[in-house]
Amino acid sequence: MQMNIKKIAEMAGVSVSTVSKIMNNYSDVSEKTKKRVMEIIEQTGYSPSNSAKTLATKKSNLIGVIFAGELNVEFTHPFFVEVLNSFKKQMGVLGYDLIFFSNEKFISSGDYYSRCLHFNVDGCVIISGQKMEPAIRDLDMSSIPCIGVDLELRGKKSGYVMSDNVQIASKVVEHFYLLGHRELGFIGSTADSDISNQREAGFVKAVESFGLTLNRNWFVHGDDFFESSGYTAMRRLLESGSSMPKAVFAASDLLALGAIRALKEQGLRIPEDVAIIGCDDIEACKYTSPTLTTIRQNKERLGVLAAHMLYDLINNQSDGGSFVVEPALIVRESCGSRLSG
Amino acid sequence: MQMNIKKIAEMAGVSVSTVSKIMNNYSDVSEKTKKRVMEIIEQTGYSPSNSAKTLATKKSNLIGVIFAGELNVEFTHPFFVEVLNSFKKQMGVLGYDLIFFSNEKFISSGDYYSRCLHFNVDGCVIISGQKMEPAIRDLDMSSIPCIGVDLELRGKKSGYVMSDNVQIASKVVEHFYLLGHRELGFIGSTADSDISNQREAGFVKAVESFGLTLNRNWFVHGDDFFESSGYTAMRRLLESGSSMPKAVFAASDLLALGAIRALKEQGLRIPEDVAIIGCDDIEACKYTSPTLTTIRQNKERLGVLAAHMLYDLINNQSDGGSFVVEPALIVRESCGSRLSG
DNA sequence: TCCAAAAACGAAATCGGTTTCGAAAATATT
DNA sequence: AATATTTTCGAAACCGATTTCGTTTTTGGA
Repeated sequence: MQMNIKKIAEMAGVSVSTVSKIMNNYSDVSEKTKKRVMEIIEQTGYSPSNSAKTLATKKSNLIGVIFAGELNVEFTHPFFVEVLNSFKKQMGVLGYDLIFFSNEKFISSGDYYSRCLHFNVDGCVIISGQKMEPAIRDLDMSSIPCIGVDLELRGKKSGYVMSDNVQIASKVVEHFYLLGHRELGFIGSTADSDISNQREAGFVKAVESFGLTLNRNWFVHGDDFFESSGYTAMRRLLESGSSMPKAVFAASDLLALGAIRALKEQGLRIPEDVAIIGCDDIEACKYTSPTLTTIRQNKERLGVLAAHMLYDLINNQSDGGSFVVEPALIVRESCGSRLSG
Repeated sequence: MQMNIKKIAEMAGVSVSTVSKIMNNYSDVSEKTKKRVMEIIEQTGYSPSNSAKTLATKKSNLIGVIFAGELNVEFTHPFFVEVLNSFKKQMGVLGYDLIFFSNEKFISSGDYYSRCLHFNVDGCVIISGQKMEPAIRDLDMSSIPCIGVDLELRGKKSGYVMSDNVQIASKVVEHFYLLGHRELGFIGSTADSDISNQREAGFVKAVESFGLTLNRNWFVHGDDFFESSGYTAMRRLLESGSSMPKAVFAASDLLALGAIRALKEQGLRIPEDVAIIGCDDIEACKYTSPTLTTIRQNKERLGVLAAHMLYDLINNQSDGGSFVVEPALIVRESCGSRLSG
């Protein structure tokens, strides 16, 4: 039977105040009555209504999860999904559950701030990788604690986590350089993506710092971070009539996979004709042919950091800030080796 | 500024009842005052508190999402993630948001029913692929509308969606047969998994119906549906000293991928030495080497069906039941062809 | 112009909790 | 035993909405 605090109080012969105090371990209730009431609570499996509790306390123990941007980066992108998985687990340990806002237009799409108020979330995490949009900025500037994943939030109750994209790019270029490659290309996502832009900028910087010459013809872009974008981008490069780079850095593993498909289709061999490095280190890297050399983002750590930062923000033990985590080169087959390449 | 119904009422010079009626389009309020109030609502961006609303109406517009079972089938399994993605999208269209219960032990783990009451969800979806456990049964037997994904819920307010696992197996066997294979093996998940068991049973039945002989040595099992399980299962078969099957059906694509890794490691060629068919048709099938022949489950349709069934259950327009969707053979490279094989 | 009927509005109870503050009970002090 | 102090408990206001039902206002008809 559906229980509520009043029924528990009646069954125990105490007032609702007393039951409430027991549930929230106040000190002004005797051990004797506490035990009696607890037994009844156990028997009945009573769990206080979160709505009522939220209404009274203004704390919901709920964290809002927002997939921002037009890109269909919902549960489909392996990188974000893994970060989210780690985040969820950690947030659970900290005592919070997650609520996912649906993005459907008819719900005054994009008005994230009012949706946070509507659900009274204690904080939220925004998953993006795209440029800032107005709806996000409103949230960022509000007093609701927010953590961006791959999104630079700078509000007074905000913070963010991401990998060091400049370092990602420089590790790539260094690896290519050591393997003897001098003609380097880049495949990025849309110009709306901060992440892609940062990797591109880092790539350019690294190429120059190694004294190599840049060939802008070897820079191509897709519409998102997915496989088909990598494919079409590479096709465009192939059909451009320009010469081909000997090594290509793709801003995501899926982009790399798509590029490889286009290359193979053209009869080119990986890594003999073109070497490829991806980014993220998603699971699939291990199963592809060739297996994909990539830069690993520490997804588990990103999720845990996001959770702890958010927790601290919610409990006023922090003023936000950011964590940038170290990437790591994972060498597999798609670049060959000095000897073979 | 944080708004509430009382402030809106004051600003508009009406009572809170009137504001509420407007928000819920009652007919007993004049056009004139409706317009005046609506303007203020728009200006202030007021959105009624879901907690208060839930408390008053007993409807939260929230759907609980439960990943059941010990297996770590959270956001990590590509198949479930894709079904979930489609489900979320459809549920959003129907006006619901999703809440994910954290599974952490300390929150009286597994007591899904009381957590549903706690959050006052209107319904929930249970994602599993494992055998029924007591905590799930409690929920199934309750009056809370539930839909199982790959989990046969039979309560009076429950239903489920899944693919036709017998048909999946028979399509596999038929394909193998037509390619000339007579010695067939199977890689499944743990014995706890209903799904795996159904595919195995269907496989056995199909093998027999084609008049082939069963070799139980060629049946191996992992602990879950993931890649590493497929790898260790296949290693066990390899090291068993028994002869090898010419063709293997794996109960998931990831299991198939793991098996292929073990096979390759042993110097065996796919499909020349061993043909493989997976199940699910996850994205990665397209990128592997060889690309993976598999049985496609219509994940988008499964998600949409689950959403609609749940919606009907919530609105008393249905008494549950089940939908079993048709699988489809997707031919890629991992089986070769009649001519080459 | 007057009255009946219909339309528009609002007071108040309610949902299930929390929290303050005063009263009652238990214990300690003299 | 009387009083002071400390513990324990509960009444009641409150959180922000919904909904019933009675009252007021408007409209329409004669």
